[in-house]
Amino acid sequence: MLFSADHPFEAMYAVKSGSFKAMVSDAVRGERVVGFFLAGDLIGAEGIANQRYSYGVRALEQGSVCILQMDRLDETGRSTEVLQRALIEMLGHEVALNHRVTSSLIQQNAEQRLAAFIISLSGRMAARGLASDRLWLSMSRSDIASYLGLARETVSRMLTRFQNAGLIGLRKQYLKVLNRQGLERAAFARWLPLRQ
Amino acid sequence: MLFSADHPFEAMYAVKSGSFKAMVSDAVRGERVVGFFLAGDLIGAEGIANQRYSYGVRALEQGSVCILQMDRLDETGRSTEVLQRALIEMLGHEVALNHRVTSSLIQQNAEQRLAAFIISLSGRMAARGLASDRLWLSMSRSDIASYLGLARETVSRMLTRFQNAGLIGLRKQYLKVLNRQGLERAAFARWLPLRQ
DNA sequence: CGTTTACTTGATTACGATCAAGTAAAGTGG
DNA sequence: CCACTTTACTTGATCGTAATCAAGTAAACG
Repeated sequence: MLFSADHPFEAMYAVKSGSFKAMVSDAVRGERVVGFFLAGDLIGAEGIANQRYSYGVRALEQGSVCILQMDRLDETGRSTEVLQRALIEMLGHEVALNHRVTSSLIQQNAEQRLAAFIISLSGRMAARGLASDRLWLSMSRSDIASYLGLARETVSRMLTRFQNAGLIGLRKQYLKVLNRQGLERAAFARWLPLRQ
Repeated sequence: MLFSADHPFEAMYAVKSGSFKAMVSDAVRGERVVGFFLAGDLIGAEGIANQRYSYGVRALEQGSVCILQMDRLDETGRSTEVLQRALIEMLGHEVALNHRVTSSLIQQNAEQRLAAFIISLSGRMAARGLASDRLWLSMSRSDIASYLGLARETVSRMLTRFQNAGLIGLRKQYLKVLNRQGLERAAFARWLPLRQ
């Protein structure tokens, strides 16, 4: 656990290796996964606003992070001006991205959500210059389900459906993208018309 | 229309009166509402990141805004340092809020979503020192449906259900909160157990 | 007064949650 | 090493919620 929700904001974390999940929790609905972090991601930046982390973060596997202690940032020799600018950009991107992701997730069916999830993971790998068609799903099916707002059984079913359709190959945590275009069609269009 | 999605970022807008809706659109799913702005809200801040607006904004009624022309902000006499800090806080709040909203919306059923929506609207009025139990729904049922990821018929049905349950009174656009606690229960708990 | 637009209400159906059972791998202890 | 448990996942059956299709109402508009 890097930190838990509502704890005082002390540092941001840059992921060097491994992966992490972000969770919020409330009494009624329990814990829900709200995001995943991969190597290269910055964790906890939005905590700067109210000086508290808005979610908890847990490692999904062995990993390492670079701790950016906030009260020591001036020792880096860079002006806070530059840092602030960078932070504003980052947060702005995050907000813009969130709007699209949210409005998509909420309107999509299970198949589309999962397809989009795989594509997004793949894209994030590609953005890091890593192989984008061989993914290691470090998160559990339950984590994915929670993130996408589905039942874990539905995630299983959709994954096997994608396999049977030849879109992906899957052995436990190891996922191979076999037909990217097919996945994209599954994510953005309705595969089968709902009614004739 | 204040501005449309993807247009170059020129200014932020502070809402003085009236209300506005934010929309994204793509070829596949068409236009979707991603948020509403009320008096006091700041519109377009996240555009600063990639110098483009991430959504389009349209007025829902007669309204007025204060245009914050970005290239003229230094003329205000305040240091950009102060402005940047404020912006970081705002964006941080936005991100933190979004995470909660998203993960809630995605896990909630229609009843819970709509109840939460009404409560949230009411809370935003209260935060501005306005009457929080008499709301003017300046957005159409379709807008609400789009925002909540529901069909407009479902929004209608849930609203009448809330009326019949005595939680709200409703005449066209005018909504009165009659039983706040009941609404909150509807939003956060499951009203009726799904199965015995 | 007819047309358009926004909304409501009803009937049917599809999707995905839930319940349930089963498989497989990893860990535990004798 | 073999039972035994635990955990994670898969697969199947059933059912509830909300989407879709359809028709109707009511206000606004020209």
